[in-house]
Amino acid sequence: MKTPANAACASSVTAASNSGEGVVEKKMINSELWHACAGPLVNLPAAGTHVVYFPQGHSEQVAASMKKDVDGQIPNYPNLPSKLLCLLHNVTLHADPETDEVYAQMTLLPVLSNMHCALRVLSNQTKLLEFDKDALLRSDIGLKSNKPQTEFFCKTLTASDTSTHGGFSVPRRAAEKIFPPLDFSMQPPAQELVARDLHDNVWTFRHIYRGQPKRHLLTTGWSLFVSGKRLFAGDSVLFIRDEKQQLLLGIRRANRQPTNLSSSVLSSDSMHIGILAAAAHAAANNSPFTVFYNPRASPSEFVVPLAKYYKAVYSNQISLGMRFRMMFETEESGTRRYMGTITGISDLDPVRWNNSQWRNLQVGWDESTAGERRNRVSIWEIEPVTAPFFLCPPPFFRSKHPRQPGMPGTRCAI
Amino acid sequence: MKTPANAACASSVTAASNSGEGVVEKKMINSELWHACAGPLVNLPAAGTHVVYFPQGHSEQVAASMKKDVDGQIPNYPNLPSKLLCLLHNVTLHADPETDEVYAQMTLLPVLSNMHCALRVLSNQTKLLEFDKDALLRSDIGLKSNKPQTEFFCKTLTASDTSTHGGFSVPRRAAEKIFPPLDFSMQPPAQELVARDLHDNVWTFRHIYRGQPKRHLLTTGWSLFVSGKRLFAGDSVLFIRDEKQQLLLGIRRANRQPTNLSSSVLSSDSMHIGILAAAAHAAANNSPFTVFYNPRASPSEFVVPLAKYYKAVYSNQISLGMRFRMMFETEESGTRRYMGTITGISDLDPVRWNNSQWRNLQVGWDESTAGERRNRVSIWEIEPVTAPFFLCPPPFFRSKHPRQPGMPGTRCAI
DNA sequence: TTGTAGGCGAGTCGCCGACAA
DNA sequence: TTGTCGGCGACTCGCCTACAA
Repeated sequence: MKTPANAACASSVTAASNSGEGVVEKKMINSELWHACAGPLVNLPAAGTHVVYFPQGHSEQVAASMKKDVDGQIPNYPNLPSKLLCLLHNVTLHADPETDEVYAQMTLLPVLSNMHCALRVLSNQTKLLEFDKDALLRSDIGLKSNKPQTEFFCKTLTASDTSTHGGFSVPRRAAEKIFPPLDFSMQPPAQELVARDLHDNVWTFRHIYRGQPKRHLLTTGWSLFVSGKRLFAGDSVLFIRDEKQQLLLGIRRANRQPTNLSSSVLSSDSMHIGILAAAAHAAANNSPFTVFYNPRASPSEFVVPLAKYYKAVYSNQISLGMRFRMMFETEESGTRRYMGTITGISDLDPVRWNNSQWRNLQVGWDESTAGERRNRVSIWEIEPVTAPFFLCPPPFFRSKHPRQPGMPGTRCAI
Repeated sequence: MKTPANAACASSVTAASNSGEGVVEKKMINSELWHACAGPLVNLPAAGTHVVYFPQGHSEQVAASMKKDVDGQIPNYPNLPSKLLCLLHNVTLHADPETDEVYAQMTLLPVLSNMHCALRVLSNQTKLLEFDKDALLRSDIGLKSNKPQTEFFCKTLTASDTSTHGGFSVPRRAAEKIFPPLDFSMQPPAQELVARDLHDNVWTFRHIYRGQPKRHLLTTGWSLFVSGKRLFAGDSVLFIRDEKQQLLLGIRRANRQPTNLSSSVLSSDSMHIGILAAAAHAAANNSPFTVFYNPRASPSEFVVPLAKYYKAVYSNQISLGMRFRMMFETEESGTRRYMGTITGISDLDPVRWNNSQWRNLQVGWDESTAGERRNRVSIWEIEPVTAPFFLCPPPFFRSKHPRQPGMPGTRCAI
């Protein structure tokens, strides 16, 4: 196998019994690192739980990663409802070996043949079938529950960081929080850092504390990392330290146009039809089907935990003019809430996906300056601000975990 | 847009009215260059003609480009026959902007609702529906007909060609045939070459004739090309000169494992189902559908000109033990024929694709040394050697164009 | 606290024949 | 005829500090 010359990059997982060429080695992706790369808002449902699958949202993700709108030629699948109640049989984390893009593979098993009706019944609270309604309401929605908020930092690369002229300037706090402490009796203090990426490749850097004024720098090894990962100014790099005190690092690319070309393999239409047909076939036969969820390709969370969906539909009384808050990701991988108002309730695609609830809320945002926020959201994405009773934030959505310091979220404006 | 530093690469097609970001600029791919990159055996059917589409072969191509076998979970589409007679509405040439992989986009319009029956009738010669049987038989199969065999050369890159230590050693014949003549009064004779690739990017090279003994070399600019295209020893580069005396260049990568990762967008199953469902939907509605044909990803020519198909089925009396010849591509982009024997006739997949004719001939080859030739072919791929009448080659398949010099094909062994 | 730039050394790139296959 | 190598410039890479934002 040919690889570009890259001396500092070596796989630490050596296939003990590499029996044949066709065998794709199964690597276990580090979950913490995967989530760090995916961002603070991404929360995968757990295997073994029930989820609601939205083919419409799935189709949206494919359209986004191909940068091509559905052109309306996609046929209807009369037997495919707009949502499918499924048992999430399996979740596997992946990362593209070329781009390091993170994605998850989920195996879904439809549990009822006519889910559209079932879910309507469910949302009307008349009957919950085999599910325990109270249990669903009691259950933790699990915001951040599987992210023990390990030591973590993320920096957007500057022009200097990515130029061939020098190394990487480490933010002071980051170096002190994440890196092993330097021996300050040395002149200058320096050490060798060893970090692994999502593919378990090892990258080594010289970490040195020098300059006037003093600062932390990564020098030797850094440029190999930049060229190896094809990083540019605006992309981000992140370091975390896992429970074994091992250093892990990942990247997040700036929003560039979908790299996924126009796909020379399959036509856009075939892809969209494939999604629908695969789901329809699985639903008709009660057989499992597989989807890929690509959290950074589009904000299309098309596999929603049943508890989250049900709580939102059960609890939130939606009305025109209603105020709500919603989480967004900040530049430096934090979260903050923005306030908005519901300006309309309508199907996104009334013809093909009637009454689907997928992004059926039209919204306006208080701070228009930030500009590019979505003008359509789904009910389970928002936290209603119930007027006139002032709940901030609603106890329902209060996370069990301490709020990020410095986050302006605790101040609520009406 | 970010691009790796690559000074010698610049697009010459400037969008005259680049109205907006989402607009994908339509570039006209040079047909000669595309065919040179695709190889001597690739011959696309012409737009406006009738073709036979094999969903089974299409599925095979997808499996090959994903390096994953169909796992048998793909449902049957009872309404989708194993072959579909279509009008080829449109053919567009493309090249992957990242890898330069060539592929063709075809829009197919099914012309009969129950093609399986129709084609069976057709092959039984009882009725030809609206087609003129004699016209089909008379028509030129068109081997190489759209390739006016322009000045062309192709070289597999050596370790020296791709190392950073030096430039590119140009085969003497190639330089004399393709490049503009040097001014040999100079000491040493040298010139600047300008060549365009499939994307109309301009590459410039210093072409110099020096050394002892004298030889043609490309020096300055060459290493940028190698790194820009990510070429390695074993890959090939080819130059052609078009009718306007302009120099064009392309690449052909060595057979490496399918770069198309495991596709983080769509599951393998969804892709296969998508192919079938798209074709089935198009056939049921008499609406067009789109396929991508990727000639170098797999030898799966799943869109066959009707005339070619019909001639093969009508003319070739297939029997066990029958001798035949078949064209293969040689290392240096030439062609040669290999002899073989039919050892079996059976469906490749009797369950899902019964009686499909797709690669239903099991074959053995005379020269087993070359090893990795396919053990299953379709009837329209072979030239029968009718015994005891010795035809060499059968006049039926004799190309109108002069055979390549130095090709050993005219000598026939029984 | 940290982004950028000038200064410079060491190392690679890349142009040149020689030589042999 | 052409693939590889030793020789050797020249130039980029990359480590350092200075200086400002």
